[in-house]
Amino acid sequence: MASILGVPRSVAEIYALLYIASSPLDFDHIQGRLGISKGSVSQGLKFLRGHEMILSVKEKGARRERWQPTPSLAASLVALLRSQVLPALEQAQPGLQRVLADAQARGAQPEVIERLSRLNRWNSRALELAPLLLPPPGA
Amino acid sequence: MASILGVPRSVAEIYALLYIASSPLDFDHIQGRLGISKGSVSQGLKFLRGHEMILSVKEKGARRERWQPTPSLAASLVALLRSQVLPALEQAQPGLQRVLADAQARGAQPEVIERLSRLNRWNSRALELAPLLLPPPGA
DNA sequence: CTGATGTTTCATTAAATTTTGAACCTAGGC
DNA sequence: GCCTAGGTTCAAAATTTAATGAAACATCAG
Repeated sequence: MASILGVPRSVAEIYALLYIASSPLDFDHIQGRLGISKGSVSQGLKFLRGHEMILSVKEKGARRERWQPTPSLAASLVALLRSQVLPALEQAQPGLQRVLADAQARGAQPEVIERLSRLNRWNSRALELAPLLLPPPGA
Repeated sequence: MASILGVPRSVAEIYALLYIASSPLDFDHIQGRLGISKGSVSQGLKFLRGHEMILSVKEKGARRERWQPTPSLAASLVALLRSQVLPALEQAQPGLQRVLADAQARGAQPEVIERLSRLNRWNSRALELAPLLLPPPGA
């Protein structure tokens, strides 16, 4: 499952552990349960925090932070995918346009030009739709 | 782009090359254009063939095979995703059920049980829907 | 059958990714 | 101000994944 979403095993394990847990878990508990290093736990929590997949619950008078999953798994996954797909689409845009222009310039077969145009339109549409479907933090 | 779909760079490059090309390309042409080894080209073509993303055009009296992309890019991508996601869902099923059963058995908090049930339902529904949305070869 | 072309296989090598752990911050109690 | 629990950073080590290329295989022309 982890690999499909493109996150390291350890990150997925941390999330799964928090998701399954009966209550928020602290740093040491996570490390102990998964048997991984402090560095990995820290980085994993950082990643999950960054993607708003977990929340910390600070208890009054306690030093430690305790972590639990954000309410909506669906929202978390969408945010995660968004963060991977969008940059790729943006990066692809100029290259696609160049290739299409080249093909037109050198008078390629109509079928090829049609193929490239369609791909271009897809990419553009996806970029337009993205913000609507997957609102960035604050919408 | 390649990494999102979980295919090696070389495979993606081969597909892109064929997609952009004005006509079907043969083995040597692909190797020469991308500057990769024979082994990589062979493996890449095997993968793309296996996922029905490319077709070979055999010319009469010619020994070499020449390759071109299958007509629908959309269908290709869907097939590719299907082949990655479905097995994962199937594999997840038993584990999910076990975790849920455990939680119920030990009388976990209702909130936790609700969370796990929902995940379970999602997984089941996804498995049911998959064959309808993404028909396997021959439908 | 034989030789040559075209392709596949797979053990080895190389590259990319992940994990580790020790050094380093930081905030709060004393 | 100083000490310590709690956490972060990041270079190096370990692991995983992909690419290479030599040897094996297949197919066809002669």
